Amino acid sequence: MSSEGFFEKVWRIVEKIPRGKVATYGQIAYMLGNPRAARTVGWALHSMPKDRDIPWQRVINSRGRISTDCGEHDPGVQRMLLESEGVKFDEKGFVDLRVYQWRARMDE
DNA sequence: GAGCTGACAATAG
DNA sequence: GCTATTGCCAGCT
Repeated sequence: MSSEGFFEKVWRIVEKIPRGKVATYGQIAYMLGNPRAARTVGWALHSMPKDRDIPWQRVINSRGRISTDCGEHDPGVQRMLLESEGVKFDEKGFVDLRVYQWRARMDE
């Protein structure tokens, strides 16, 4: 609960994302109860420990597109990982959120 | 305690 | 669709 930082909450949700599905930062932020904390969600993934197996590649920005402002990360790698999981990308690098956006509840 | 940073979102041009 | 600007939140220095 309160003992956990914001990061662990994000990681826990990201870990719940099933294979072949994707979620947006805003969606995860909304699950955390802070629909405006999309920035913090992205930051949480950046500070993610390596001893944890977090499918960060399944977390993309709005419209189902990869922006990766960081630059240190590779959008090409993220796309490859998602395609490897069965997620199709558009020529412009967009994903069909209508089909691939992960819809889940906290109850799962 | 104040300021800065960051893998975003939304709006405007 | 792209670029620029603003707002938001949590952690770090």
